[in-house]
Parts: sequence; structure tokens; C-alpha cells
Amino acid sequence: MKKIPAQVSSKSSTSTADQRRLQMADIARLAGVSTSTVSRALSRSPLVNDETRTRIEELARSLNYTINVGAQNLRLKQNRTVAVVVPYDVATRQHLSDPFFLSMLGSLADALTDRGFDMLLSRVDAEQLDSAAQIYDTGRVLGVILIGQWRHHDQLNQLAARHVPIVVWGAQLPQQLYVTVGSDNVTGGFLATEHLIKSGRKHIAFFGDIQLPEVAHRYEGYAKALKQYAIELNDNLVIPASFIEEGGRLAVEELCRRAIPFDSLFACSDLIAMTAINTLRDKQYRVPDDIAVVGYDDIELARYFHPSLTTIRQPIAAAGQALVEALLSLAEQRPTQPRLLQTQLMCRASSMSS
Amino acid sequence: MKKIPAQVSSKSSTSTADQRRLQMADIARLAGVSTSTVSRALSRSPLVNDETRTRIEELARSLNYTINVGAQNLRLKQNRTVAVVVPYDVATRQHLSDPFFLSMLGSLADALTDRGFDMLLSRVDAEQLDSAAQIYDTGRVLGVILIGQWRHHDQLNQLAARHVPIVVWGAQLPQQLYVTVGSDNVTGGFLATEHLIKSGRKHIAFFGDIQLPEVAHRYEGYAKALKQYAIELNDNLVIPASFIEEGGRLAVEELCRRAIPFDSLFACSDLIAMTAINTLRDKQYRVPDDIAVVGYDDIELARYFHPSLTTIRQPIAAAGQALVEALLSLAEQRPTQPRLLQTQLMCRASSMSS
DNA sequence: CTGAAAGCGCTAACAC
DNA sequence: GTGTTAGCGCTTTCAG
Repeated sequence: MKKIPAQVSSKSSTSTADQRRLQMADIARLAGVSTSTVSRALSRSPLVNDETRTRIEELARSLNYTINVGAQNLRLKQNRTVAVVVPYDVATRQHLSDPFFLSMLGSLADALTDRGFDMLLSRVDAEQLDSAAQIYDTGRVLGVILIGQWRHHDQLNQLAARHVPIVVWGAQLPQQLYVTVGSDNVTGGFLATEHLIKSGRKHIAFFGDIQLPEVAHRYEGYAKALKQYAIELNDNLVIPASFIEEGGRLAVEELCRRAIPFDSLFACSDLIAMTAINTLRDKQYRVPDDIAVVGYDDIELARYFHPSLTTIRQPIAAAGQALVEALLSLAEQRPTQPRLLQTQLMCRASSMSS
Repeated sequence: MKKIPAQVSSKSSTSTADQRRLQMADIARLAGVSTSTVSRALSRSPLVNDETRTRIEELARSLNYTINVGAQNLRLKQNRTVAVVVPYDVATRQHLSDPFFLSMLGSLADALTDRGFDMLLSRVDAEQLDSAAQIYDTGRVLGVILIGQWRHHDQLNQLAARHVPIVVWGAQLPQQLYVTVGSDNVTGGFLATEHLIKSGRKHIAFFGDIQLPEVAHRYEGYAKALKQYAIELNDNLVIPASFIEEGGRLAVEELCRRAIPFDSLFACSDLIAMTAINTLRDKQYRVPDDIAVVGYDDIELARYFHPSLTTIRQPIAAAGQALVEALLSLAEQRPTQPRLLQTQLMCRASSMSS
């Protein structure tokens, strides 16, 4: 066991008596050099003698000394931390539960770690998105990645206007000042619908809240496919299913209440699709024989569901990368374009006509 | 629109020409006072004149000025950031995917936000857990919450010995120097097994890797229940299913290969249970009629699965709270005890005898 | 009540 | 090669 220098000038005897942390001056004294030399050695400056450097490095390592990042950042005016913000609806206090968002977090963590950035995770009230800006104003982070555009287009525009470096996962909208990264929702909706049509379905329900930009785009794709295959769009088949709670169940119940014949449905998230399937089963519909179902997201459990879920894959790993790249580009004041990522149909059992 | 002071001393013309951020001196100048006064006003010191304070506050707000937390922390030697570390297996590069861990993140984010702490999310190589300590040594965070004990008991003990404030989600082990928060795995395993026994099952398989402390405890509960109900424990029914990948599928296949009769199984995670059920179905077993299944965790999708999954609930929200409380206590150098949280049987369709 | 000055832990000219 | 010195943006004695 190495011993720790007992003797260090300690002026601050705070009540929260934190056992004095090692700092550069301590290493310097122990190595018999000045702090500048330690600083240089630890940053591998070529100015410092090789022998001295190794000596200092080993001393530091053996004492578990690491440069204090806060002080370093202050001095260097740099910052290698990115805020990832997940807005929550204060009404529902929605518990950051959708597996898709959760996976996105994992993907972002990976992408940031790979590039040597830290990730500060925050939840903020969706109605108070400027508290997301605040975290930037305080200098804690070099920029913000926001997961969940919802209906906050205007608030987001305001942030961008304030020059907060911010990248949003969501749909690209007209008159948009902020940078988005998102998947191609129109194509996604189209692929899902076309797949159902090609499987011989004609009465395709749509489950999703069109108020949300991403869902609106999926709906657009849905409408486009119907039109292309000369199927009339029936508004009664469009149900505003919510992402939260048992969106799928409520939507199926509503649909049944309307007593419109339908033979398939396209749900705007896998979670909605899954609860919908369960509800259908309760009502003695067989999936896919009576009703074919296509979901959206391709969360990990989609494969494990029964029947395994046909769905539109959003490329989560690529999404994390793209979000991070866009943010870093923005932080370097480079002009940064929105990115649209490809979506892909994952054909599984829930839509297979027998 | 408020105008921003055009005139600020700017020595640093870094290449990364960051558009000068507002700082206290700017506010001071604009308000015609000294920085000390601004500092006091913004920290609501009673020393400063009410009128002056409101004036400064409004100025700051209108300019979106916020105190630079980095500098403040440095000066105050304080820190309100907690690291949440999710070790990953470098071999599998496991993608932080188990829904249970992901939900835990959400719960931690909530618990920390509620208490006014920031959450720094990090992934570290499971074999190099001292890089989790490093994040502490650099002064970035006041302590570490580690999700995933795995088999790293010794490494964790070393960290604790180094006085890194660390709390681990996992099982309480003998000779343990670090603080754990975990659920009562022995009782969990017992409840699951007892439930199957009471449902009339006699040949209960166990799916889980007993090398992992938490799983070992669940196994202990399993064994205890069997003993209590005078059922002989058959080692051939114990399969070391892995949490990652298709653990459940492989385990079922192995079990079938062994050609031992079984009428039920207890899986150590819901994910394992779900893939097991699907595999069983492929093999023409009916669940629950032929094989009753109980999972573990009670992830959100357990309810939505078909058949809905009987499982042992781990109290995720309470877990987040408890982890945070324990860490803060530790960070204040208070003696801190491990916490054992209650588990609960959630009885659903996958184990219902018909 | 307010300001001047010192310093949190580090880095980077500038000297030697 | 290495040390000295002056700050990064903030808080807080200590004077007035």
C-alpha cells in the first residue's frame, strides 16, 4: 500500500469535512518539481524531460491522482460534457418508460463515450424547455441533445434563436430554426401501409396522435400508400392513440365502438401495437389471421413478442451517432444540416397472412 | 429584444471562437455595481439592498445569464453531480439493453432530479471498474452509483477501500466493504418457486447464471422453497441461462436436450422468461398448460406479453430513491447501511393452471 | 450595505 | 527543460 502525504496545507476545514483530495501541488512537492512541470508532464507536453515525465506519471498513478476536470475546464474554457434532455409531461409525470427512448439513451451513451464526451442526463418539464437552455447557460455542457420533440416546435425554435447549441430527435418541420435528426417517418408510414396492402389487406386502421410531428409524417406515408394503391382513406379508421399508458387498448376499444370493419392496423409504436394485439386477442380476434398488425420502432422485444411483431425499424445506433455528430458540429459553430435516417420494414409474424 | 453588451474585454480569441458568454462582470457593469454585489444578489444574500437585488435579478434574467456552475463549484469546493455507471462487457459490447436496467436509469434520473442533483451517465468496461473511480478522482462527481454488480465483488471492494463514495445495485455479500442496495432476491426466488409448487408443479426448472450474486440468491430461495415443500432438487433442471442475447432460447434447448421431464420454470429475468416461452411454443409446448413460467423483474412489457407474465417485481422507483439516498449519505461521510428492498409476486397468466 | 482583493485548482506565456 | 506569474469566473473575507 502506498502512503498518502499526511502533510498538506489545509485552510478549508469545511463542515462537510471532505478528506483533502490530492491536487497538483501535492504531486509537485512529492516529485520535487513545480506544478507547471506536473501539468506539462500529465498533458504529455514534449517540453518535459522523459525521465521526469515518467516519474511524475507513476507518482500520480500510484496515488490515484487525476487532474481536476472542473479547474481544467475553467482554465481552458473547454467542456466535454453534453446534456441529454428527456422532456416529461408534468401532468402524467410519464416515467421515461418507452423502451424506444430508453434504447436511444443507451445509444447516445455509447456514441458519446466513444468520442470521449460525458453525458449529463436531465429530465425537464416539457412545458419549460428553456430549463434545458439553462443547463447550457450555466456552462455545464457544450450543448444539448433533446429526445422528444412532441409539440414544442415553437419553444425549440426560441432556444435555437438564442443560439443554444441544440439538436432534437424528431421530425423536420417547415420554419425550423433548430437542427433535427430523425428517421424518415413518411417512408416508414408508407412502407408499413404498403406492406399491409400487398398482403391483401384493404381496411387498414391507423393508431397514432397526429398532433405529434413524427406521427403526422407517418400518417402522411400511410395516406400516400393508400392513394397509390387506390384505396380510399377512411377517417373512421384513424384513431389518436397515445404513446403513454395503454394507448393500444383504448384505441382498439374505440375502433370496435365505431363498428367499422377493419382487417389490419398500423400502430405508431411497438408498445401501442403490443397492447393493441393483446386487446384484440381478448376480443377473440386472431392476429394476424383476422387482423394483421404492423408496429413502429423495432424495439428489442418486438422479436420476442407473440406473434413476433412486424414493424418499422428506426436505426437507433445510427441515431445516437448522428445526434452526437450534429451537436458537435453545431458546437463548433459549423453550419449543420438536419439528418433524415432510413427506416426499414422488419417483416415478422404479426402481419403474415396465413 | 434586449441588447447584449457589445463591448467586453476579450483576451481569449480561441480558434474555436465561442461567441463570448455573458459573465458576472458583464452584469455588474451593466448594473453599475461590483461583481461582489451581483454575486450576493444572485445568491439572495440578506446583505444586499432589496432594490438593488431585484434590479440585478431582472437584468440577469432578461439576459439569460446564469452563474457558471464550474467556476462556482471550484470556488465553493462543492459538487452536485452524481455519476451513474453501467458497466458493459467489452467482449459482447452489450448494448445497455436489458429493459430492467434501462428503467432503473429512468428511476435514478427522477430521484436525482427531485433532489436537485445532476446525473452523469457513463459506461465503463466491466473489467476496468476503477475507471469508475477515476470519474470521481477527477472531481467531476461527488460519488458513483453503479448498476450491475456482476462478478466484480473484489474490484468493488477495492474501490470502497479507496474511499470512493460508491453505491452498488446488487446483492449483499459477506466481506463486503461497499454499500449495496438491492432487492430481496432470496425471498424473490422463494416466492416464485413456492407459487409454482402451490399451483401443483413438481418439476421446476431454474434458468439463471448462479455465478452472479443476485442470481445465486434467487437460486437459494428456489432451493429453500423446494426443501420446505419436500421436493427434491434436481441439478439437471438448473440451467445457467445468460442475461444477454437469447438466454432463454438456449436454456430451453439445453433443457430439452437433457430430456428431463419438467412442468414449469423459473427464469431469472423477464427477458429470459419471454424468449423461453417463445421457444417452448415453437416446440409445441403450451404455456401455461404444459409449462408454467415465472419471470423476474416485472419490466413494463411483462403485462403486455402473451401470455401475460407472472413475475417477481423489483421495486424500481424505490430502488432509485434508495440508491440516491445511500449515496448522498455516504458522500456526507455518514455510516451507511446496505438496503434490502422488498420483492413481490405478480401473478399473471403464464403460471395459471387451467 | 458595498467594493477591493485574495484564491479555488489548473494552464500557458514568459523568463531563465 | 523548468520555474514564475497571471489569470479562467466565481465567492468571501475584510475594510469602509
